[in-house]
Amino acid sequence: MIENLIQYFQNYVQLTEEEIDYIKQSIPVKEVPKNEVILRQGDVSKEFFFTIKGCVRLYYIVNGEEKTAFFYCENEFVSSYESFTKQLPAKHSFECIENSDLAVINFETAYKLLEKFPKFEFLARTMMEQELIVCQEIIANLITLSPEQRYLKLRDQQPDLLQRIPQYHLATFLGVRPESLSRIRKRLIK
Amino acid sequence: MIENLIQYFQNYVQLTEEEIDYIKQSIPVKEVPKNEVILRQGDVSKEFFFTIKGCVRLYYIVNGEEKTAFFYCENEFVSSYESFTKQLPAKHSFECIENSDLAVINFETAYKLLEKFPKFEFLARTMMEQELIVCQEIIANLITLSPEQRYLKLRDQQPDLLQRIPQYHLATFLGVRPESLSRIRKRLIK
DNA sequence: GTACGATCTTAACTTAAGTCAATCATTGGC
DNA sequence: GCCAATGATTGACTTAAGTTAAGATCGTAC
Repeated sequence: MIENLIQYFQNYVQLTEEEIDYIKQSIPVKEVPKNEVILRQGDVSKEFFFTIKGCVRLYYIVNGEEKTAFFYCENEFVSSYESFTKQLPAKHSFECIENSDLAVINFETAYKLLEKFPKFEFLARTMMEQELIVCQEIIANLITLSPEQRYLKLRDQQPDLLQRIPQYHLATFLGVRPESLSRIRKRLIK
Repeated sequence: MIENLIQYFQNYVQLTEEEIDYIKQSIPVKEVPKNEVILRQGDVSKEFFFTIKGCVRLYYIVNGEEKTAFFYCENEFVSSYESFTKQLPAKHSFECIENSDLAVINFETAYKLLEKFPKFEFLARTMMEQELIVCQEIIANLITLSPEQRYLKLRDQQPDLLQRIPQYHLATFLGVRPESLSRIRKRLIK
């Protein structure tokens, strides 16, 4: 299980036996059931995650409504960077929307890794670069596309998500309510 | 002028004389006139910038229309991370919307700094953390607020931008056309 | 001061999403 | 198999932004 994470790291740098051992003993893998919230908006993030199996949803709660910003599937880091790095209350929540296996990297482990093995400074930067690119992609999508165009793009580029994720979550991800997504789909059938 | 950048770095780490000298001789400051495009969508980013004076606009061109994602004012890094780090065509453009003084960090300089002074690895990560937080803030704004609410928030939190930036740019930043921003403002007067 | 261009506002009309409520479909538990 | 709960669709109506086009306002060069 944790091998996925090690493999992921090895895509960027060669790890020594010592480093691999350290990862294996300091980063546990947790089974998280569907619908469990792993970070609640307003709480301080004490850990971040790497998805080995399953799917995590990032969402904001606004006036009692949930608005989805992103879905993280296999082999992605799930982290509330601001909350984690500055130990401030998180502005969003994370919820597993499938039964998931997550590697859990807590605050102490993260900083010990950075301290003990300077190589992780590079990995941390690379992770963050990836995340930044994802964020910029989300922004570009929100700014340049209509909800209908966002749906078409998602259908093109990640058709698996359309199968995997209930429509009411997809709707808020596309920036509309479920009724509107239903209408968009109807419009497109013609 | 370049002192602004050095000062900015010193907020995070102590720099040696050698490092400061190196920065001074390898990072030039360029005067850029209003309306000049410093990175064109589709080109590969060869450099990134630090704003010493002025204002840079990040925008996408969609069907001939410009959609603004962000304004960078004094003491902020302006970078197309994906294009710069992966040397891919940029998905957006940068334009100075005021006469600006920009520190210019080119590809070679950036990597030489990282190589020569490991400390910059930490600075690069910190810069990226900042940028990531900015991105997440933009996403949160786009997802959780209506155009009218975004206008109110901007008026509250950065009233200077409302003075500094022409309304037709503010409009696309808020996600509406200029006519709609005009109507929003009218609605709010009552 | 005038004239021009750029910016901002206004109006009439269109389009699409939000809202509310009812109904239909699917699924899991028993 | 049946029921309840959850999720998806549909309809009628409201609301706000887009579109197009016409004017008002402002600033600047001459």
